[in-house]
Amino acid sequence: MIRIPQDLTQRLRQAVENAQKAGALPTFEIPPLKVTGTRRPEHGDYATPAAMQLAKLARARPDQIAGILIEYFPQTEYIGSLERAGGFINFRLADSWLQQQVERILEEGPSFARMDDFAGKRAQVECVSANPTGPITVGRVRGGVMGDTLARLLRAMGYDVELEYYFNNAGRQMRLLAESLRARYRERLGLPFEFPEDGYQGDYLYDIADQLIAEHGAELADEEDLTPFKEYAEAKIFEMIRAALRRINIEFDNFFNENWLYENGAVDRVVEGLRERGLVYEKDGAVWFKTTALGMDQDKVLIKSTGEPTYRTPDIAYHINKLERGFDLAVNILGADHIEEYPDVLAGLRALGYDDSRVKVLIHQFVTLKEGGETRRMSTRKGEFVTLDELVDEVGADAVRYFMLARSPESHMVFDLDLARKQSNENPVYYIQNAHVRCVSIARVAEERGVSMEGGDVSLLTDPRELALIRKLIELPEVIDLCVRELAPHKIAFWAHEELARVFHPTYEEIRALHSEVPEELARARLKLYAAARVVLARTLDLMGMSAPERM
RNA sequence: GCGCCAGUAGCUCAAUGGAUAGAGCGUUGGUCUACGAAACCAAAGGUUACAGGUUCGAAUCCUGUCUGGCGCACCA
Repeated sequence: MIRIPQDLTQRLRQAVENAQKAGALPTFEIPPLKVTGTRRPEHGDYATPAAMQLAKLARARPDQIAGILIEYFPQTEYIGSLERAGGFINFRLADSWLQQQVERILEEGPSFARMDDFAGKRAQVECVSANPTGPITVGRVRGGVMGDTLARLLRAMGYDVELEYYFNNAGRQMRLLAESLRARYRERLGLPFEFPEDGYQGDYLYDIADQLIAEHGAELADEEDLTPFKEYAEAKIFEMIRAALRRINIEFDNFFNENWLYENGAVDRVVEGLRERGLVYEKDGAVWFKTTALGMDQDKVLIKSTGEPTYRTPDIAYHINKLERGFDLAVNILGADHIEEYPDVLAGLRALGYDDSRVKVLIHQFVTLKEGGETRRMSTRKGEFVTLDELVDEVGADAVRYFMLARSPESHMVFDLDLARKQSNENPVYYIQNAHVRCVSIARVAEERGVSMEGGDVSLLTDPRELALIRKLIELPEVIDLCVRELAPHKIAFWAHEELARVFHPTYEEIRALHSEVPEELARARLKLYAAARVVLARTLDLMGMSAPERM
């Protein structure tokens, strides 16, 4: 499937070269040129300000250059017209080509907008990566939705993608969790208990304690070893997390335990590797990474004076592991609170001779919950959170996915719970899904009335509204490309709502297919159009991990 | 104090340095005896936080100021 802006950009460049060869333009190095969609129909479908960009280099007036570029532009079937508008060049798609795309979408079906740019390449997306100390917070959910959607978009571009969850089940936090569970266990058994200071206060530990009692009775009541509590809590909490994520269609391919990096010596090798390169020194009993030698503000600690590594040492080892597993692209989705850590990781990778350009980091800002006009702080420790399960119960899985996705990562997102509750009837989610429902519905009614789209002649689709809908349908490959190129999965959510569904509904409302005044020939052609729209809507919803309902 | 991110319509948010800054929600007023009205049409609503600067052109880039979020550990 052709991506028009990319193709036009190439042709534009060709036009400049052609004009230069012919002597119509002076010779100069051609800067990157830009072709964009337009905001107004009178500006055509695509436009370029290239002539203005080139005015200085070519030492000529923009409108003259525009004329020259048009003259030397390599024509192609999809371009209906190209015209000069001051310094702009406006492109308009050919009606006949657009009509033909309806057939094409129907032929491609569910594999429409499946591209092979990165066929044979492997990508990994790491997200969520919360330690198993409690239900995941809404911030992690945001990262998970972004990651899973990005994974789907990468697959559409041909990547073989793995979704990975990185976790740490050792250390102080897990010990605290185990102590908290032991306290709840004893509490439920009616025994004296000591709840640890800074322990995990959430109700979920009561549930887990109850399950523990159901399985083991009181046999662990005097257990000194924390291990059984830790293992039990970890297993149950992971179960909770996975089940909750599954409800919003997020299924991880791999869970990676940080501990393995210690067991196989990868963490030690990071320190040794850096030491061999003279980037390590000891001070105050700690081992330091001389990041100032790599252009950073201050040196960082690799191993604390207690002998335990800091988080950044295994993090470097983990990223090396990703690269050694052969991923061509490894995207890490992180909350803003981790913003300081990845420069260290990348510096470590570079210092050890790895190609850090394969590692990309996508940072998202926090999610604030608002309820009753008040913002709520999330804290796993204090047990103050709205769980993903609760969120799904309140607004539905599709709405959770959509809302978490439909904001640019750097925006500080406010999730208004009151609004979300109310919103079940006036939600953008339904606007998109209803478009799909309408396509299914018309096909059903057509069948009931014995009208088939077979043999429909798409060249009858000449109404501007019909053509406008086709224009939107064929944008999907461009949108996917854009999302992947910019690592901006939220853009497909905007497009689905504000472009695709927004153009669909008025068209559907006004362009009737099964009406007594519509000749059957035209009806068949329109049924094809709506069948194609269904294909694109279903594909778009699938890319966002949302359902494509057949009835509302 | 330092760093990162943000500040756009009443609210939640868009907008690749390009043409007249757009949606949704909310508000107001209209549309179904035709494929599901969870829809459609229309109206009102803006000094893009503020002040300078760069540019043919700035919400976008630069400088400064203000406000908010997050960091600034031998926590992860």
